[in-house]
Amino acid sequence: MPNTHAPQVRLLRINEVAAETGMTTRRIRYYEEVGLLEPAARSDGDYRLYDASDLDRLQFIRRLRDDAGFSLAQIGQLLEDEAARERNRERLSQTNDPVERRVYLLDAEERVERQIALLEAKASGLARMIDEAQARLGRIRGHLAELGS
Amino acid sequence: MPNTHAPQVRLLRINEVAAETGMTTRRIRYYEEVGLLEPAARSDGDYRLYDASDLDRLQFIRRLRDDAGFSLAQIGQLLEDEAARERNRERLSQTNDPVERRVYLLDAEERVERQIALLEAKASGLARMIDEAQARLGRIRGHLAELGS
DNA sequence: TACAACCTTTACGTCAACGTTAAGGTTATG
DNA sequence: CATAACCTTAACGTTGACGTAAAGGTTGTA
Repeated sequence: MPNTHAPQVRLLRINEVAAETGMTTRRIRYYEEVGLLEPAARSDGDYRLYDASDLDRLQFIRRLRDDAGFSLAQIGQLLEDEAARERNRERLSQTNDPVERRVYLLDAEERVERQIALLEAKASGLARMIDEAQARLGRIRGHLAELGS
Repeated sequence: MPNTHAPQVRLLRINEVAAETGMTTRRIRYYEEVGLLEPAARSDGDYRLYDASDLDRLQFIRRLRDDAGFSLAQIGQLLEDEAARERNRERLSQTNDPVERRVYLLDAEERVERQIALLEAKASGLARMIDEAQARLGRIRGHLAELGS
């Protein structure tokens, strides 16, 4: 019989999370303030405690912001309540009612499909800009060639 | 002998530019304030007057912001003094000193190459995110398949 | 030339996304 | 159990990217 009380995974305090992610503590708390990330737990003295999935989520948020250029509000839409759902989904994968599992999986599928659609829209806009820049580069090189080697 | 005094192209006032680009006049003036765009000319009464290349530049700025998610400061770096250089380059293409033309073309080439490099960095970040999302989608569909049809 | 419709600069307001104290409670170690 | 190092909430400050008036000059048409 496994231990059901003690936490078997190491939980990180906010400063450690900041060190790992390169974010500031203020920023991490702010993301919580606007509903992007709830810490996995709190200590007795109310310290925030984060698990590995929280770290993943933070990195994901960072890349949605930096690579894709989404606002925090948009990121909130993209992530929705994914964390809560994931926890639910874990619980439901313990229970083996296939009907319930199916409901949650279909929901997850839809959400990820929407994410991909949004990302691909961004990507195609970028691709068009790259094409145009390359066309300009081609014209410039054409003019250079006209001048002889 | 061509007319060298009168402007042969139609210049637009700021409100017309706003209508064409879907931006506000305030925003266009703000872009000037931060050095992103100087109007082609001013009227006697100091009205801003824009030409077609100004319109292009504004659309380009918009897409750097919306599609690529660059800040106005980054866009300033990307564009640098491209407008001034373009005007110089036009003058220099009237003069047919190949040495001077070569200098300006090489400079333009370098600038566009830098633009492309930056855009491609963004694009590859996005592509990686899309790949990851698709991997997640695959896993979800795998679980669904396990549940039977 | 009178007037509406447009323009100018100047300046203050706003919202997102944090940074920066301030005042005090918590944890781990000697 | 004392103390440094960490944490908490609360609140105000800042920067970028504009929005929104205010006070007055310019353009074009009747």
